[in-house]
Order: sequence, then C-alpha cells, then structure tokens
Amino acid sequence: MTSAQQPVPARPTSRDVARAAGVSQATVSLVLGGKWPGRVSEVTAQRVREAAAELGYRPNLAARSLRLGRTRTALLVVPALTNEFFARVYAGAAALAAEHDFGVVLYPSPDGTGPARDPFASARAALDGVIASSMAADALDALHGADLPLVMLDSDPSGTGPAAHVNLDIADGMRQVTGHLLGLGHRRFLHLASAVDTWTFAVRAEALHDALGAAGDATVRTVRAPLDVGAGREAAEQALAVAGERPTAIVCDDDILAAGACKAARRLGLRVPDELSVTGFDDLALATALEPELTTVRLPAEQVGERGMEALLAVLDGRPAEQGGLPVQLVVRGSTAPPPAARA
Amino acid sequence: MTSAQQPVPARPTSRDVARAAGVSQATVSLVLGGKWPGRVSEVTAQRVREAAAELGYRPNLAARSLRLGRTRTALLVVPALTNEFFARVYAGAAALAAEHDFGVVLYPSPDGTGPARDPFASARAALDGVIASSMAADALDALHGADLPLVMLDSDPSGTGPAAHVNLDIADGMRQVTGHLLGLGHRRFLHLASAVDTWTFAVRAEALHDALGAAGDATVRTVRAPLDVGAGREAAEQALAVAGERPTAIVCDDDILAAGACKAARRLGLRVPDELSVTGFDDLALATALEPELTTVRLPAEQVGERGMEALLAVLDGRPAEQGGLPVQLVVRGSTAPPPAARA
DNA sequence: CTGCCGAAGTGTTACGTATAACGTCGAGGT
DNA sequence: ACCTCGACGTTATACGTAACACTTCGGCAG
Repeated sequence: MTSAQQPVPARPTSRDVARAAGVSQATVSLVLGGKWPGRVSEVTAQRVREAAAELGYRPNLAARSLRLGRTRTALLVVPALTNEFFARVYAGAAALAAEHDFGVVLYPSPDGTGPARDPFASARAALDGVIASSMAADALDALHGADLPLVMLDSDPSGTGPAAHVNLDIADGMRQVTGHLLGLGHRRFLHLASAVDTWTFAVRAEALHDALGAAGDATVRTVRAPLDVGAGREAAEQALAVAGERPTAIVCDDDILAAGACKAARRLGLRVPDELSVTGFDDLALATALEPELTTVRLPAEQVGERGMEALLAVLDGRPAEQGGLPVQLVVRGSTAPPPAARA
Repeated sequence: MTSAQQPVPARPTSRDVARAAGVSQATVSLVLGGKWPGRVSEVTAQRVREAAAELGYRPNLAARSLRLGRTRTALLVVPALTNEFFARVYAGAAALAAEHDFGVVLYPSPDGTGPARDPFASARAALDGVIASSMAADALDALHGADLPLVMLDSDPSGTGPAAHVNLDIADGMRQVTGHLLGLGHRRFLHLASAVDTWTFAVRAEALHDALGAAGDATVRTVRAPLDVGAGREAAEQALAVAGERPTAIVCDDDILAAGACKAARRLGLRVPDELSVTGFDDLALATALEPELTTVRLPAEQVGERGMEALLAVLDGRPAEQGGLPVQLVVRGSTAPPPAARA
C-alpha cells in the first residue's frame, strides 16, 4: 500500500499515527496521553484516535520510561509463591495495580538455597517502588541502596525506614484463638511455631503467651519447625511423645504446620478433635481440604496485596498512605472441641 | 568530592562512568557490554570497571531496551498462581531466566470473572516472547496479533502456531494409575474430571478410557467439577450416592479434586482406602497433607517452567528447541488398596 | 488601528544506551 | 619511504516518547 515498502511490519510509532492523522507527533502524544484535556480540539483528537486504532498503535513502554524516568512498575518481594498466602497477596496487588495501569513484577526472595539474585535484575526496568513482605536481610540491603519508596507488609510497624506499613491484626487473631480454646476448657497448650524468626511470628507468640498468662492456670510449651507439613508433623510428634502431661490443644502458627500436627496426632493414635484440638492460621485452601476441617484464622490475603499497592500509589502521588491494620477473623471448624477432661 | 554538586544523587549514567574513568561513553559501553572482547585494552577496561563499581553504576534498562528493541523479558500466562502447580512452573521458569539475565512477568489469565486485561499492559515493556499454559481464548487472540515467539506448556502438540511445545507425558501417567488400580483388582471406576476443557484433561480422559477398554471387564463413569475442593466433594458425593453398583475407585484429574473425593467418602461413611480407593494427579503439597496420603502422579512442575524458558531462549537464538515430553511418575501412597471384594 | 489574549498546533529537545563509522598511531613488510 | 593493517578509542547517531517553548491566527477591548 504505502510507497515505502517495509519487509517487516514494524510496530507503528506515534510518528506513524501522526502521519496517518495528518498532524504532528507532538499532537499525537497530547491526545493519547490523556492529560492536557482541551489542549487539542475534539475533532482533531478524534482523527488521531481513529488513526491510532486503525494502525493498532501501542506506545513503546521503554521509550516512555526513558523519557519520564518512571516505569509504573512495582517490585513485590515475597518468600515464595508456592505458599498460597503470598500467591493471593500477589493476586490482590496485581489486580489493583492493573486498574491504575501499573505493573507488578516479582522477586522471590532467596530462601537460603541458591544464589541471592539481584533484585533489580529481576525487574526488567527501573522500579518506581517496592512492596516487601518478610524480606530477607540481603534483599533489604540491596534495596536500601536505591532509595525507593518502600511499603512493608505484615512487619514491625515501629520501623521508620518504610514509607508505609500494611499490617494485619495478627495479635487479635491469636487472642481469638486462645479465647476460643480457653472457653472450651483447654489449659495445657502446645505452640507449634514457625522456625523463621520474623515479626509476624513473634507477634503470634507474644499474643499467645499474654493471653494464656492472663488466664492464670494455663501452661504452654513451644516447639519450632519450618513451614512444611513433614517438618511440622515431626516436631509435633516428638513434642507429643514426651512423658508428662500431654497438651490438649496445639496452636499452630500456620495452616501448613497444623496439617503436620494433625498427621502427628493420627500417627500417635490421638483423635482430632476429641482427644486433641488443633488450630491453624491463614485459612488456606488446605484448611477445608483436611478432615476434620481446620479451625483457623482467616487472613484477608488479597486485601493485604491491594492495600500494599494502594499505599505505594499514594506515596508515589505524595498523598498520605491510609493507616490502620486489617481485621482478621477466627473461623471455627471441626478441629477444635472441649478437652477430654471436660467431656467426662 | 566532585566539583559539580548535585542536589539529588541521581543514578549515575554510563557517561558519568566515562567521565570518572577518563574515557568516552562508548568505551564504557564496550567494556561493560561484555561483547567485543579484546576491543578495549585490559588496563583501560579495568579502569572503567573500577569507576563503574565506585559509582554504583547500573545500566538503565529502559534506554537499553529502546536502543536494542529487545527487552530480555518473557511473559508467562498461567490460569492462577494460587494453584501450586503453576506457582512451581513460574519458579522454574524464573530461576532459569535469571541465569540468562532474563526476566519473567506474569499474566494471570482471566478466569472468566473480572475484566480481561490487556496482556501487554500487564508486561511493563515490550516482550521478547510468551510462554503460555492453558491459555484463555481471548488472551490467545490478543497475543496472536503481535507475532511473538510462543511456547506452549502442556497443550496439544499438533498445533502449529506455537514455536515450541513443552509437554508432560500425561497419558503415560494415567496409564500408570489405571495399571496400578487394575492390578489391585478394581473394575468399577469413577472418573472425577475437571470441568475446564483443555487438552491436558482431554488426554487424561482418553488414556483412562483406552486403558480400561483394554482391560475388557472394567466400567467407568465420569463426573465433572471445577478445580476446587468443595466442588469436587459435591460432585463425588452425588455420584457415589446414586443407586446401583458403587465404584470401588475414584480416579481424579487433580489432587484438589481428589481431596474433595476423600471428603465425600468420609461424609458417606466410606473408609479410604479400605472401601474406596482415590487417586490424584500433580503431587501437590496437599497430597501428603491429607490422611491417608494420596496416591498420585508426580509432575515435574519446575522442570516444565525451566524447559519452557529454555525452549523460548532457544527460539530467540534461532536454535531449535529441544523436543520430547517430560516423564511423570506414579507415587503410590495410602489412598489406594485392593477393593473390598478382593479382600474378602 | 493597535495591542493583547487564548486556542490550537508544531518544532525541538533530551532521556541513556549500543554500535556503526570513523580517526590515530605505531609496527612491520616490501 | 610508502602502504597496509591491527589495536584501541572516539564521534555521531538513532531508538520512541513527553513536554517545553514557540508560532499562527482570529477575536475583541481600548
């Protein structure tokens, strides 16, 4: 069609659109940019838009980024996507980001194994900001060098480095769990805790001990395990096998550990919940897949992601980020019941 | 230190490095680019590298992309990351990508709910290629417009559109499952199938029917359900409740459905595996969290991601992509046993 | 008639990089 | 003495976009 024949149908540029619409490239930019309303007459704007649609014009993001120095891209740092909780956080963040024409790229923070990769290499462009959850120390350092806006998820809110925090009311969740179990009559507890030592797990432990301390006559023992069904089972099995007064309830830091606890109980011939109550945390799909279904604390994972992205967008706009923790809720299912003594 | 004081410590550019090293910007590019070995004397190269390290120079990806027209970024299209299988595929792809200085950005393909977003908007830069699994039809169309190298995961290999296919030997997996169950003595089967109608599930059904047909005296009924524990339970419960000869084994398209089948069995008072055998597919973490643990087919999810990325890199380099399916393996656990009749 | 103003576009520039094209200089062959 | 050639650098340019500064022009008050 055109006189100058191109062997490859290269992607049309804003200049091509301009030529087709009979205007200058600058005008195309003004129209398609969407800012500067009223800067171009409506009839011209229409012509430009039609030409753009006709050619299938798609702005070159690299060129735009280079020009603007901003990329509309955020980095989400998570320990592992195979953990459903973080997959849901990502989903929430990505969904809200898309609404604001933002992108989210992931940095699966090193789990100790494998080389710690460069967080920036993971992103394929410069970043506008970072949303980080349970960040590994080395990633923190690397990220600290470039002073990007940082939003922390579910981490110590007293830190002043991050521009904003999005927190869950973890302590309240744990209070609901202990309240539920104490109400059923339990007094001897086992805390199956996460082996990783981050803020969110420290809060669980503290809330648990505070609540049990207030009860006066309750006792608790703690064992730690990596967030893995097998490891959780092993730790729980060892703890339950020791002589002495056996706990009547196991409070777990996580549904995955709770699944391990249930397996441990079964191997020791203890029925859940009749002889042993088990509680989880997170309300993963796993919680309702198990039999009996887990009593656990529902965390609004998608909302965490959304709020994190919201906070980042606010910071980037110079607006104050919305404060306040997200509520969590105890979901009572079949894995908890009164202890044997109370039933007798 | 420097005479020209800058209010904001803007990121140093290659020109800044050049100035510091006393060479031209082009030389910096030559040295740091790594190509053109021997193009610059070693002593000069050293000086440049030191200056770059000193200033903390980090190339501007946007500028590079603009210049090269390539981004070293691939798009991974997956139905949902909350499905552990796809999270593992991503992990594998991202790990291999990182080794080759490539990035992976995700497009969670629309699940019907919510607006179908623009796959290209999801990526924040032009893409070099696409790796897609179980692609939604609309995403396929959008992606087809831009003729990017496309690698399909676990999909019909007879399609000629994609530049490469990475497939699992799903049929063999299903043959192993049926062989195992037939060997135990089962003859009446229920196939708890996925409600979504993609190639990978069609293969499961076909292999199952072929294998059972060869056995001669075996019967199978099929029910479909979305990939969700609750939906699986419901479908299985209804199927098991109908009058007539009850199946002795349920073959599920997926571990998640198998979890649902186990729940259905329990609600109907059927013990697994004594009165009902159940098999899954995928070998998710869920498989060993359940009690009894699931007999299932282990799929090398990470390898799928790796091979997909490998194939894409090959295609981009003009090399032929490695062919051949990935082997899968039956893992026999506690959810399968001889049928009641055979034990009597 | 003059001067000023707003509306509607256009010309131009810079963002940071990679590389093609072009010096420069000294060694070595004839 | 002249040309060639390789080694080592430099200059110049283009990638596609956004936006500043400028022009053009009709209208309108003084």
